[in-house]
Amino acid sequence: MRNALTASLEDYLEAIFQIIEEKQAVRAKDIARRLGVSNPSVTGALRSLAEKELVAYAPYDVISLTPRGKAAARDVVRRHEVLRDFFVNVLAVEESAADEAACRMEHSIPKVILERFIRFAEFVEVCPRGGEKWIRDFGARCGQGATREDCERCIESVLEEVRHRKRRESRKAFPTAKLNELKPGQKGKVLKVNFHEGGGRKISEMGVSPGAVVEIERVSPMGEPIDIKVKGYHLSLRREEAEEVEIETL
Amino acid sequence: MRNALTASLEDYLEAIFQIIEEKQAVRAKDIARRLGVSNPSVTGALRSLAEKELVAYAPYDVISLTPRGKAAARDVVRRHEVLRDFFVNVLAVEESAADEAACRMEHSIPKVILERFIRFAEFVEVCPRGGEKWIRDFGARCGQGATREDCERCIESVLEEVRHRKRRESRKAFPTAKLNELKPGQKGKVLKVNFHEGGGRKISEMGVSPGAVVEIERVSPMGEPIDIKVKGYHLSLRREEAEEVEIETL
DNA sequence: TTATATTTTTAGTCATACCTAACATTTGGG
DNA sequence: CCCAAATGTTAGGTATGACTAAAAATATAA
Repeated sequence: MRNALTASLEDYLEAIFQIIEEKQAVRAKDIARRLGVSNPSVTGALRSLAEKELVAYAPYDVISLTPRGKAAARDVVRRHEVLRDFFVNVLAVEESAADEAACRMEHSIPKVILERFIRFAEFVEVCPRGGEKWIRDFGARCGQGATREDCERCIESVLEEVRHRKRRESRKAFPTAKLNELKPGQKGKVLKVNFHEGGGRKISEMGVSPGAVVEIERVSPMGEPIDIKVKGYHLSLRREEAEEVEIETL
Repeated sequence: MRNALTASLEDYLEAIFQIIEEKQAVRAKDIARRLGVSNPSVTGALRSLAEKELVAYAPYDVISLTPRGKAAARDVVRRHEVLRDFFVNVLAVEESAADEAACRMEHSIPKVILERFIRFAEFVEVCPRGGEKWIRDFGARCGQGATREDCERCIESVLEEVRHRKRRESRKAFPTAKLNELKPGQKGKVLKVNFHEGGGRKISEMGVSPGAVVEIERVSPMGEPIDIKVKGYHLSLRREEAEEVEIETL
């Protein structure tokens, strides 16, 4: 496959992508500083990447990502974020340690495993037996083994949760909403995506499909676009699209 | 740190370790075949490893691991196994895919994350809200998102489990046993380690401490030694030692 | 025990990916 | 508009880790 990127080149790609997001122009120096390498190393890497048509580059010229390069970079970033989120949200690892680990592991994780990490994190959030509280439980005592009391406390909390859910269900099935009605930071599970005019099709392909867990990241002042995260991807939706997505809030 | 082993050298070390376990003598050819490299590459790697005093090696001589080399190899193997077990037991990944992924990721996983994987797998097994059934639930529908019915079924099963546990508890707290009374394949949680004559100390250091989950791998015909797995380590205990470990069976 | 086959090593290449030192280009202040 | 300072590139070196081809050592079979 032509896509035989080395770990090193992936790092360069990721750095370029992130610098573009932060400022406008990408300078070799910025890349060098971010990756902790010398300037000539950057030049060399840029040449390799240009050869593979992932960056547009000519000596002394501005640096930019080609469409293919941007896609490859996004893929690296996604791997990084999925790993980091899993470590933080599921394994209760401290933020900076999680980020560092993700940095090291992002190059070697196969697709199958990555998708499973995402699925599992969703499962934990969505399943009545999991949930945030459960993970916090894990976090609280991940230093030492569980004691008898922990177990009892745990059972109590499940019972309580189940009762709570039963009550909610008897009243009004699930609290549902349209995706565009959620506030930043809120999470929800996709129940249904109505698509009439070709638009719905696309967002399904990006991961917004029934069962998926979405998180609202940012809503622009005008209520559009709406930035969300789903399955490790960052998406930006028009209100028009968001209105067609039915959500069960978590 | 002097322990700056490259991924490649770790692979060689691991291969040597495994070949030693399988047959008596390690030959360069076996290593080459297992790793899919040429013979001269093996010679080169052996020289590197000998320089670092991890293998005892001289041209045309027999190959063996030094104590430090054996420890390093065991560490690599442990990382591999912890990853593979996590992928299979928690993420419900298919055996061979899990193994392949572990092979690739074993070199880049930091210690913190590794220990968390172990802890989390234990947590899932031990916690009343997790358990094998829960993981099977995840495995069964990891292809698609959870449906309403899944959730309801899930709640039922928690309730049932909780009732079951309550009943057990009211009768007789927990079913306990000595470690030496368990059969191969059985798992349990360590409740207590009694140590009088210096022996108990050592096994605690190896990971057999309250809260840890142990699994019996093999019991020799004479009832001794008892091979167990705990926290990703493989240990071999004398009956004398196993008798001092109190277990809650799972 | 000698001849052949197998295994292992040496020698020499190549590619990646880093480095330092020196040269080239661009940019901004006077 | 010209000259430093900053930035970027080339040239040349090192280490790793793989390879092929050929030589050396060991093992095996007649």
